[in-house]
Amino acid sequence: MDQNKIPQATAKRLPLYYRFLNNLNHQGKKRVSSKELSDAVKVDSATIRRDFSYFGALGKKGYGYNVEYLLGFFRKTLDQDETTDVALIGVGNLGTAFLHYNFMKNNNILIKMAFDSDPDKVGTTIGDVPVYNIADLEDKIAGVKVAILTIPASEADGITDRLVEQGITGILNFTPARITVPEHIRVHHIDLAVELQALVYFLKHYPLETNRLE
Amino acid sequence: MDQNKIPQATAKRLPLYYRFLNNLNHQGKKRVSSKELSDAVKVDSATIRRDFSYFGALGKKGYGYNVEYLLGFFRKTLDQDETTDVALIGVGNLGTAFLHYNFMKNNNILIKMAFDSDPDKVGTTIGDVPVYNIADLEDKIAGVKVAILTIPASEADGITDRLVEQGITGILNFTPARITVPEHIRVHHIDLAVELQALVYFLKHYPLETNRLE
DNA sequence: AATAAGTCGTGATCGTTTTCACAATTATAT
DNA sequence: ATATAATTGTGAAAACGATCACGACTTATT
Repeated sequence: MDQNKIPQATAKRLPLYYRFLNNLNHQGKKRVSSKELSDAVKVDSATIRRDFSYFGALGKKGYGYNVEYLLGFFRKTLDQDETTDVALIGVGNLGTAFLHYNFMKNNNILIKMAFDSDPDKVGTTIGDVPVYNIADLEDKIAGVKVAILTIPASEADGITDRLVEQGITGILNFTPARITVPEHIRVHHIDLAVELQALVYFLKHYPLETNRLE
Repeated sequence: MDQNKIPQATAKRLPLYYRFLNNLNHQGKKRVSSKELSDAVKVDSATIRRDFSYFGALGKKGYGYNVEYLLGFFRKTLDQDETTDVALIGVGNLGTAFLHYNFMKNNNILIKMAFDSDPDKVGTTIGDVPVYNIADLEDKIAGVKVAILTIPASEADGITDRLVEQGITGILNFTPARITVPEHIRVHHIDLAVELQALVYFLKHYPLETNRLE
Protein backbone atom coordinates (compact mmCIF):
# COMPACT_ATOMS: atom_id res chain seq x y z
CA MET A 1 0.00 0.00 0.00
CA ASP A 2 0.99 3.59 -0.39
CA GLN A 3 0.11 5.49 2.77
CA ASN A 4 2.02 3.53 5.34
CA LYS A 5 3.22 6.73 6.91
CA ILE A 6 -0.15 7.76 8.21
CA PRO A 7 -0.03 7.93 12.00
CA GLN A 8 -2.14 5.39 13.82
CA ALA A 9 -3.86 8.11 15.79
CA THR A 10 -4.98 9.65 12.53
CA ALA A 11 -6.10 6.32 11.09
CA LYS A 12 -8.33 5.77 14.10
CA ARG A 13 -10.13 9.02 13.48
CA LEU A 14 -10.79 8.43 9.80
CA PRO A 15 -13.96 6.37 10.28
CA LEU A 16 -15.32 9.12 12.48
CA TYR A 17 -14.64 11.79 9.92
CA TYR A 18 -16.13 9.63 7.25
CA ARG A 19 -19.38 9.19 9.11
CA PHE A 20 -19.82 12.86 9.81
CA LEU A 21 -19.05 13.82 6.25
CA ASN A 22 -21.75 11.40 5.23
CA ASN A 23 -24.19 13.12 7.54
CA LEU A 24 -23.30 16.51 6.13
CA ASN A 25 -23.69 15.25 2.62
CA HIS A 26 -27.15 13.89 3.36
CA GLN A 27 -28.05 17.25 4.84
CA GLY A 28 -27.10 18.76 1.51
CA LYS A 29 -24.13 20.75 2.82
CA LYS A 30 -21.66 21.65 0.11
CA ARG A 31 -18.74 22.96 2.11
CA VAL A 32 -17.37 22.56 5.60
CA SER A 33 -14.50 24.08 7.54
CA SER A 34 -12.18 22.31 9.92
CA LYS A 35 -13.72 24.44 12.65
CA GLU A 36 -17.25 23.21 11.98
CA LEU A 37 -16.06 19.64 11.77
CA SER A 38 -14.23 20.14 15.03
CA ASP A 39 -17.40 21.20 16.81
CA ALA A 40 -19.19 18.14 15.49
CA VAL A 41 -16.64 15.43 16.21
CA LYS A 42 -14.94 17.08 19.21
CA VAL A 43 -11.46 16.94 17.79
CA ASP A 44 -9.27 20.02 17.69
CA SER A 45 -9.47 21.78 14.33
CA ALA A 46 -5.70 21.87 13.89
CA THR A 47 -5.63 18.13 14.43
CA ILE A 48 -8.26 17.68 11.76
CA ARG A 49 -6.32 19.79 9.26
CA ARG A 50 -3.16 17.87 10.09
CA ASP A 51 -4.97 14.56 9.66
CA PHE A 52 -6.30 15.56 6.27
CA SER A 53 -2.95 16.93 5.18
CA TYR A 54 -1.40 13.45 5.29
CA PHE A 55 -3.48 12.70 2.22
CA GLY A 56 -2.46 15.86 0.39
CA ALA A 57 -4.05 19.26 0.03
CA LEU A 58 -7.73 18.40 0.13
CA GLY A 59 -9.11 21.81 1.04
CA LYS A 60 -8.95 25.35 -0.23
CA LYS A 61 -7.64 28.22 1.84
CA GLY A 62 -10.28 30.70 2.83
CA TYR A 63 -12.97 28.26 1.75
CA GLY A 64 -12.71 25.00 3.61
CA TYR A 65 -13.41 21.56 2.22
CA ASN A 66 -15.85 20.47 -0.44
CA VAL A 67 -18.00 17.84 1.25
CA GLU A 68 -18.66 15.74 -1.82
CA TYR A 69 -15.06 15.72 -2.93
CA LEU A 70 -13.76 14.86 0.52
CA LEU A 71 -16.30 12.11 0.93
CA GLY A 72 -15.36 10.59 -2.39
CA PHE A 73 -11.73 10.74 -1.47
CA PHE A 74 -12.26 9.01 1.84
CA ARG A 75 -14.47 6.40 0.28
CA LYS A 76 -11.57 5.34 -1.86
CA THR A 77 -9.00 5.68 0.89
CA LEU A 78 -10.97 3.65 3.40
CA ASP A 79 -11.68 1.01 0.77
CA GLN A 80 -15.36 1.60 1.14
CA ASP A 81 -15.97 0.21 -2.31
CA GLU A 82 -14.92 -3.24 -1.25
CA THR A 83 -16.96 -5.19 1.30
CA THR A 84 -15.19 -6.79 4.25
CA ASP A 85 -16.70 -9.96 5.66
CA VAL A 86 -16.68 -10.54 9.39
CA ALA A 87 -17.62 -13.48 11.62
CA LEU A 88 -19.13 -12.99 15.04
CA ILE A 89 -18.38 -15.55 17.73
CA GLY A 90 -20.82 -15.67 20.63
CA VAL A 91 -24.46 -14.67 20.24
CA GLY A 92 -25.21 -13.41 23.74
CA ASN A 93 -26.63 -9.98 24.43
CA LEU A 94 -23.52 -8.20 23.26
CA GLY A 95 -23.20 -10.35 20.17
CA THR A 96 -26.86 -9.84 19.34
CA ALA A 97 -26.37 -6.09 19.58
CA PHE A 98 -23.78 -6.37 16.84
CA LEU A 99 -26.02 -8.50 14.67
CA HIS A 100 -28.67 -5.80 14.74
CA TYR A 101 -26.20 -3.05 13.97
CA ASN A 102 -26.15 -2.25 10.28
CA PHE A 103 -22.46 -1.88 9.52
CA MET A 104 -23.13 -2.01 5.81
CA LYS A 105 -24.84 1.34 5.82
CA ASN A 106 -21.80 3.54 6.30
CA ASN A 107 -18.97 1.11 6.55
CA ASN A 108 -19.24 -1.59 3.95
CA ILE A 109 -18.53 -4.17 6.60
CA LEU A 110 -20.73 -7.25 6.61
CA ILE A 111 -21.20 -9.68 9.45
CA LYS A 112 -21.59 -12.72 7.30
CA MET A 113 -22.06 -15.42 9.91
CA ALA A 114 -22.29 -15.96 13.63
CA PHE A 115 -21.44 -18.90 15.87
CA ASP A 116 -22.80 -20.11 19.16
CA SER A 117 -23.13 -23.34 21.09
CA ASP A 118 -26.71 -22.82 22.29
CA PRO A 119 -28.99 -25.24 20.37
CA ASP A 120 -31.83 -22.71 20.61
CA LYS A 121 -29.79 -20.23 18.62
CA VAL A 122 -28.00 -22.51 16.17
CA GLY A 123 -29.89 -22.64 12.89
CA THR A 124 -31.69 -19.36 13.41
CA THR A 125 -31.11 -16.09 11.64
CA ILE A 126 -30.62 -12.87 13.61
CA GLY A 127 -30.64 -9.60 11.74
CA ASP A 128 -30.22 -11.51 8.46
CA VAL A 129 -27.13 -13.27 9.81
CA PRO A 130 -27.17 -17.08 10.03
CA VAL A 131 -26.10 -18.60 13.33
CA TYR A 132 -24.01 -21.75 13.02
CA ASN A 133 -22.88 -24.25 15.60
CA ILE A 134 -19.50 -23.33 17.02
CA ALA A 135 -18.52 -26.96 16.47
CA ASP A 136 -18.74 -26.30 12.73
CA LEU A 137 -16.46 -23.28 12.82
CA GLU A 138 -13.83 -24.91 10.65
CA ASP A 139 -16.37 -25.87 7.98
CA LYS A 140 -18.02 -22.52 7.64
CA ILE A 141 -15.52 -19.77 8.21
CA ALA A 142 -13.41 -20.15 5.08
CA GLY A 143 -12.45 -16.82 3.54
CA VAL A 144 -13.36 -14.65 6.51
CA LYS A 145 -10.41 -12.68 7.84
CA VAL A 146 -11.91 -10.72 10.73
CA ALA A 147 -13.67 -11.99 13.84
CA ILE A 148 -15.56 -10.32 16.67
CA LEU A 149 -15.24 -12.16 19.97
CA THR A 150 -18.24 -11.80 22.24
CA ILE A 151 -17.91 -14.98 24.27
CA PRO A 152 -17.17 -15.68 27.93
CA ALA A 153 -13.56 -15.04 28.94
CA SER A 154 -13.03 -18.70 29.76
CA GLU A 155 -13.48 -19.69 26.13
CA ALA A 156 -11.38 -16.94 24.62
CA ASP A 157 -8.09 -18.78 24.35
CA GLY A 158 -9.52 -21.95 22.86
CA ILE A 159 -11.60 -20.17 20.26
CA THR A 160 -8.75 -17.83 19.40
CA ASP A 161 -6.48 -20.75 18.61
CA ARG A 162 -9.08 -22.20 16.30
CA LEU A 163 -9.61 -18.88 14.56
CA VAL A 164 -5.91 -18.35 14.03
CA GLU A 165 -5.67 -21.87 12.69
CA GLN A 166 -8.30 -20.99 10.11
CA GLY A 167 -6.41 -17.96 8.87
CA ILE A 168 -8.10 -15.10 10.72
CA THR A 169 -5.87 -12.01 10.72
CA GLY A 170 -7.80 -9.54 12.86
CA ILE A 171 -9.76 -9.97 16.08
CA LEU A 172 -11.95 -7.48 17.90
CA ASN A 173 -11.89 -8.89 21.43
CA PHE A 174 -14.65 -7.94 23.85
CA THR A 175 -13.53 -10.58 26.30
CA PRO A 176 -11.74 -9.49 29.47
CA ALA A 177 -9.08 -12.10 28.64
CA ARG A 178 -5.86 -10.85 27.05
CA ILE A 179 -5.52 -13.43 24.33
CA THR A 180 -2.21 -14.67 23.02
CA VAL A 181 -1.73 -14.73 19.27
CA PRO A 182 1.12 -15.03 16.77
CA GLU A 183 2.96 -11.87 15.77
CA HIS A 184 1.12 -11.31 12.53
CA ILE A 185 -2.40 -11.27 13.98
CA ARG A 186 -3.86 -7.95 15.01
CA VAL A 187 -5.99 -7.82 18.13
CA HIS A 188 -7.94 -4.83 19.41
CA HIS A 189 -9.26 -5.12 22.93
CA ILE A 190 -12.42 -3.44 24.09
CA ASP A 191 -12.87 -4.17 27.74
CA LEU A 192 -16.16 -2.84 29.04
CA ALA A 193 -15.30 -3.22 32.72
CA VAL A 194 -11.97 -1.47 32.25
CA GLU A 195 -13.61 1.39 30.39
CA LEU A 196 -16.16 1.90 33.09
CA GLN A 197 -13.63 1.64 35.88
CA ALA A 198 -11.25 4.01 34.14
CA LEU A 199 -14.04 6.57 33.78
CA VAL A 200 -14.81 6.31 37.48
CA TYR A 201 -11.13 6.64 38.34
CA PHE A 202 -10.76 9.79 36.25
CA LEU A 203 -13.80 11.34 37.83
CA LYS A 204 -12.43 10.79 41.31
CA HIS A 205 -8.82 11.70 40.73
CA TYR A 206 -8.62 14.24 38.00
CA PRO A 207 -9.60 17.85 38.34
CA LEU A 208 -12.41 19.04 36.14
CA GLU A 209 -11.47 20.74 32.88
CA THR A 210 -9.13 17.85 32.01
CA ASN A 211 -11.79 16.35 29.84
CA ARG A 212 -12.36 15.63 26.21
CA LEU A 213 -10.46 12.44 25.68
CA GLU A 214 -11.04 9.65 23.26
CA MET B 1 -6.51 14.21 45.71
CA ASP B 2 -2.84 13.49 45.80
CA GLN B 3 -1.84 11.71 42.63
CA ASN B 4 -2.85 14.22 40.02
CA LYS B 5 0.37 13.69 38.16
CA ILE B 6 -0.38 10.16 37.07
CA PRO B 7 -0.43 9.98 33.25
CA GLN B 8 -3.75 9.17 31.70
CA ALA B 9 -2.22 6.27 29.82
CA THR B 10 -1.19 4.76 33.13
CA ALA B 11 -4.56 5.39 34.74
CA LYS B 12 -6.24 3.51 31.92
CA ARG B 13 -4.14 0.46 32.61
CA LEU B 14 -4.76 0.35 36.35
CA PRO B 15 -8.06 -1.51 36.18
CA LEU B 16 -6.39 -4.12 34.03
CA TYR B 17 -3.56 -4.62 36.46
CA TYR B 18 -6.02 -4.77 39.29
CA ARG B 19 -8.01 -7.55 37.70
CA PHE B 20 -4.98 -9.68 36.95
CA LEU B 21 -3.60 -9.23 40.43
CA ASN B 22 -6.92 -10.44 41.71
CA ASN B 23 -6.65 -13.53 39.56
CA LEU B 24 -3.17 -14.22 40.82
CA ASN B 25 -4.28 -13.78 44.38
CA HIS B 26 -7.11 -16.25 43.93
CA GLN B 27 -4.63 -18.69 42.48
CA GLY B 28 -2.68 -18.35 45.69
CA LYS B 29 0.37 -16.71 44.11
CA LYS B 30 2.44 -14.75 46.62
CA ARG B 31 4.85 -12.89 44.38
CA VAL B 32 4.94 -11.72 40.80
CA SER B 33 7.51 -9.99 38.61
CA SER B 34 6.90 -7.27 36.08
CA LYS B 35 7.94 -9.78 33.46
CA GLU B 36 5.25 -12.29 34.41
CA LEU B 37 2.64 -9.58 34.58
CA SER B 38 3.77 -8.39 31.19
CA ASP B 39 3.14 -11.79 29.63
CA ALA B 40 -0.33 -11.89 31.12
CA VAL B 41 -1.59 -8.43 30.26
CA LYS B 42 0.49 -7.86 27.11
CA VAL B 43 2.05 -4.63 28.27
CA ASP B 44 5.83 -4.10 28.15
CA SER B 45 7.44 -4.90 31.49
CA ALA B 46 9.29 -1.57 31.64
CA THR B 47 5.97 0.18 31.14
CA ILE B 48 4.49 -1.79 34.02
CA ARG B 49 7.36 -0.88 36.32
CA ARG B 50 7.08 2.72 35.26
CA ASP B 51 3.34 2.69 35.88
CA PHE B 52 3.77 1.27 39.36
CA SER B 53 6.56 3.68 40.16
CA TYR B 54 4.20 6.64 39.99
CA PHE B 55 2.75 5.33 43.23
CA GLY B 56 6.10 4.91 44.93
CA ALA B 57 8.39 1.94 45.37
CA LEU B 58 5.94 -0.93 45.55
CA GLY B 59 8.28 -3.75 44.70
CA LYS B 60 11.54 -5.16 45.92
CA LYS B 61 14.62 -5.44 43.75
CA GLY B 62 15.56 -8.98 42.96
CA TYR B 63 12.22 -10.19 44.24
CA GLY B 64 9.34 -8.60 42.37
CA TYR B 65 6.04 -7.54 43.86
CA ASN B 66 4.11 -9.04 46.74
CA VAL B 67 0.72 -9.84 45.26
CA GLU B 68 -1.30 -9.28 48.39
CA TYR B 69 0.39 -6.01 49.22
CA LEU B 70 0.06 -4.69 45.69
CA LEU B 71 -3.56 -5.69 45.56
CA GLY B 72 -4.29 -3.96 48.85
CA PHE B 73 -2.54 -0.87 47.62
CA PHE B 74 -4.51 -0.75 44.40
CA ARG B 75 -7.72 -1.41 46.21
CA LYS B 76 -7.19 1.78 48.13
CA THR B 77 -5.88 3.72 45.17
CA LEU B 78 -8.72 2.74 42.90
CA ASP B 79 -11.18 3.41 45.69
CA GLN B 80 -12.41 -0.14 45.54
CA ASP B 81 -13.70 0.09 49.08
CA GLU B 82 -16.30 2.60 48.11
CA THR B 83 -19.12 1.55 45.79
CA THR B 84 -19.87 3.75 42.79
CA ASP B 85 -23.46 3.83 41.62
CA VAL B 86 -24.20 3.97 37.93
CA ALA B 87 -27.36 4.42 35.88
CA LEU B 88 -27.85 2.72 32.55
CA ILE B 89 -29.93 4.47 29.92
CA GLY B 90 -31.37 2.28 27.19
CA VAL B 91 -32.15 -1.39 27.76
CA GLY B 92 -31.59 -2.78 24.28
CA ASN B 93 -29.27 -5.67 23.56
CA LEU B 94 -26.16 -3.73 24.46
CA GLY B 95 -27.73 -2.31 27.61
CA THR B 96 -28.94 -5.75 28.64
CA ALA B 97 -25.42 -7.09 28.23
CA PHE B 98 -24.28 -4.55 30.81
CA LEU B 99 -27.07 -5.46 33.19
CA HIS B 100 -25.93 -9.07 33.21
CA TYR B 101 -22.31 -8.15 33.72
CA ASN B 102 -21.34 -8.32 37.37
CA PHE B 103 -19.26 -5.19 37.86
CA MET B 104 -19.44 -5.57 41.61
CA LYS B 105 -17.29 -8.66 41.58
CA ASN B 106 -13.99 -7.00 40.83
CA ASN B 107 -14.81 -3.38 40.49
CA ASN B 108 -17.17 -2.26 43.20
CA ILE B 109 -19.26 -0.53 40.60
CA LEU B 110 -23.01 -1.04 40.84
CA ILE B 111 -25.54 -0.44 38.12
CA LYS B 112 -28.28 0.72 40.41
CA MET B 113 -31.03 1.47 37.95
CA ALA B 114 -31.85 1.37 34.28
CA PHE B 115 -34.18 3.43 32.10
CA ASP B 116 -36.10 2.65 28.95
CA SER B 117 -39.22 3.83 27.17
CA ASP B 118 -40.52 0.38 26.20
CA PRO B 119 -43.60 -0.44 28.35
CA ASP B 120 -42.70 -4.12 28.18
CA LYS B 121 -39.44 -3.42 29.93
CA VAL B 122 -40.45 -0.69 32.36
CA GLY B 123 -41.24 -2.17 35.75
CA THR B 124 -39.23 -5.32 35.22
CA THR B 125 -35.94 -6.27 36.81
CA ILE B 126 -33.01 -7.42 34.72
CA GLY B 127 -30.03 -8.93 36.46
CA ASP B 128 -31.30 -7.50 39.75
CA VAL B 129 -31.49 -4.01 38.29
CA PRO B 130 -34.87 -2.25 38.22
CA VAL B 131 -35.93 -0.73 34.91
CA TYR B 132 -37.72 2.60 35.22
CA ASN B 133 -39.58 4.67 32.68
CA ILE B 134 -37.28 7.16 31.01
CA ALA B 135 -39.99 9.75 31.64
CA ASP B 136 -39.26 9.40 35.35
CA LEU B 137 -35.55 9.98 34.99
CA GLU B 138 -35.63 13.16 37.05
CA ASP B 139 -37.49 11.49 39.91
CA LYS B 140 -35.29 8.46 40.24
CA ILE B 141 -31.73 9.36 39.40
CA ALA B 142 -30.87 11.53 42.40
CA GLY B 143 -27.40 10.85 43.74
CA VAL B 144 -26.10 8.92 40.77
CA LYS B 145 -23.08 10.55 39.17
CA VAL B 146 -22.22 8.20 36.31
CA ALA B 147 -24.37 7.11 33.37
CA ILE B 148 -23.93 4.56 30.60
CA LEU B 149 -25.61 5.58 27.37
CA THR B 150 -26.84 2.66 25.27
CA ILE B 151 -29.62 4.36 23.35
CA PRO B 152 -30.13 5.21 19.67
CA ALA B 153 -27.95 8.07 18.44
CA SER B 154 -30.97 10.21 17.72
CA GLU B 155 -31.85 10.41 21.40
CA ALA B 156 -28.34 11.04 22.67
CA ASP B 157 -28.42 14.82 22.79
CA GLY B 158 -31.78 15.10 24.48
CA ILE B 159 -31.02 12.52 27.16
CA THR B 160 -27.57 13.97 27.74
CA ASP B 161 -29.04 17.38 28.48
CA ARG B 162 -31.39 15.85 31.01
CA LEU B 163 -28.58 13.89 32.65
CA VAL B 164 -26.37 16.93 32.92
CA GLU B 165 -29.28 18.85 34.38
CA GLN B 166 -29.55 16.21 37.10
CA GLY B 167 -25.93 16.52 38.09
CA ILE B 168 -24.31 13.61 36.25
CA THR B 169 -20.54 14.13 35.97
CA GLY B 170 -19.41 11.19 33.86
CA ILE B 171 -20.89 9.53 30.80
CA LEU B 172 -19.83 6.37 29.03
CA ASN B 173 -21.25 6.94 25.57
CA PHE B 174 -21.87 3.98 23.28
CA THR B 175 -23.84 6.10 20.88
CA PRO B 176 -22.24 7.05 17.57
CA ALA B 177 -23.25 10.64 18.34
CA ARG B 178 -20.54 12.96 19.68
CA ILE B 179 -22.49 14.56 22.46
CA THR B 180 -21.98 18.12 23.60
CA VAL B 181 -21.57 18.71 27.32
CA PRO B 182 -20.34 21.48 29.63
CA GLU B 183 -16.64 21.66 30.39
CA HIS B 184 -16.80 19.90 33.72
CA ILE B 185 -18.48 16.72 32.48
CA ARG B 186 -16.30 13.83 31.42
CA VAL B 187 -17.37 11.76 28.44
CA HIS B 188 -15.72 8.59 27.19
CA HIS B 189 -16.80 7.45 23.76
CA ILE B 190 -16.86 3.82 22.73
CA ASP B 191 -17.94 3.64 19.15
CA LEU B 192 -18.37 0.07 18.02
CA ALA B 193 -18.55 0.85 14.32
CA VAL B 194 -15.43 3.00 14.49
CA GLU B 195 -13.52 0.29 16.33
CA LEU B 196 -14.45 -2.31 13.77
CA GLN B 197 -13.70 -0.05 10.84
CA ALA B 198 -10.38 1.01 12.32
CA LEU B 199 -9.39 -2.62 12.76
CA VAL B 200 -10.22 -3.34 9.13
CA TYR B 201 -8.30 -0.28 8.00
CA PHE B 202 -5.20 -1.32 9.92
CA LEU B 203 -5.34 -4.80 8.49
CA LYS B 204 -5.41 -3.46 4.97
CA HIS B 205 -2.90 -0.66 5.24
CA TYR B 206 -0.36 -1.60 7.84
CA PRO B 207 2.31 -4.20 7.41
CA LEU B 208 2.17 -7.16 9.74
CA GLU B 209 4.38 -7.05 12.82
CA THR B 210 3.06 -3.58 13.64
CA ASN B 211 0.59 -5.13 16.00
CA ARG B 212 -0.05 -5.29 19.71
CA LEU B 213 -1.89 -2.09 20.31
CA GLU B 214 -4.50 -1.18 22.85
C1' DA C 1 30.74 -16.51 52.86
C1' DA C 2 31.07 -15.65 48.44
C1' DT C 3 29.12 -15.75 43.98
C1' DA C 4 25.56 -15.82 40.61
C1' DA C 5 21.01 -14.85 39.09
C1' DG C 6 17.00 -12.13 39.24
C1' DT C 7 14.48 -7.89 39.45
C1' DC C 8 13.26 -3.21 40.56
C1' DG C 9 13.35 1.87 39.91
C1' DT C 10 14.67 5.43 36.97
C1' DG C 11 17.71 8.73 34.08
C1' DA C 12 17.96 9.30 29.46
C1' DT C 13 16.37 8.71 24.92
C1' DC C 14 13.33 8.15 21.33
C1' DG C 15 9.16 8.17 18.80
C1' DT C 16 4.41 9.82 18.39
C1' DT C 17 0.75 13.04 18.80
C1' DT C 18 -1.06 17.47 19.71
C1' DT C 19 -1.08 22.22 19.50
C1' DC C 20 0.51 26.91 18.33
C1' DA C 21 0.85 30.41 15.21
C1' DC C 22 1.26 32.45 10.87
C1' DA C 23 2.08 33.08 5.68
C1' DA C 24 -0.60 32.20 1.75
C1' DT C 25 -4.71 32.09 -0.47
C1' DT C 26 -9.66 32.61 -1.34
C1' DA C 27 -14.19 34.55 -0.65
C1' DT C 28 -17.11 38.31 0.52
C1' DA C 29 -18.52 42.99 1.22
C1' DT C 30 -18.41 47.73 0.13
C1' DA D 1 -11.46 47.48 -7.25
C1' DT D 2 -10.20 47.40 -2.85
C1' DA D 3 -10.41 46.06 1.73
C1' DT D 4 -11.80 42.81 5.11
C1' DA D 5 -12.74 38.28 6.83
C1' DA D 6 -12.18 33.45 6.58
C1' DT D 7 -9.60 29.39 6.31
C1' DT D 8 -6.04 26.16 4.86
C1' DG D 9 -1.47 23.79 5.23
C1' DT D 10 2.57 23.37 7.78
C1' DG D 11 7.12 24.54 10.31
C1' DA D 12 8.23 24.55 14.89
C1' DA D 13 7.44 23.70 19.65
C1' DA D 14 5.40 21.33 23.33
C1' DA D 15 3.31 17.44 25.52
C1' DC D 16 2.95 12.83 26.05
C1' DG D 17 4.14 8.00 26.09
C1' DA D 18 7.10 3.89 25.48
C1' DT D 19 11.39 1.78 25.81
C1' DC D 20 16.37 1.12 26.65
C1' DA D 21 19.82 0.15 29.71
C1' DC D 22 21.99 -0.04 33.94
C1' DG D 23 23.12 0.70 39.03
C1' DA D 24 21.43 -0.98 43.23
C1' DC D 25 19.62 -4.29 45.84
C1' DT D 26 17.60 -9.11 47.05
C1' DT D 27 17.43 -13.90 46.81
C1' DA D 28 19.26 -18.30 45.74
C1' DT D 29 23.15 -21.35 45.17
C1' DT D 30 27.47 -23.41 46.03
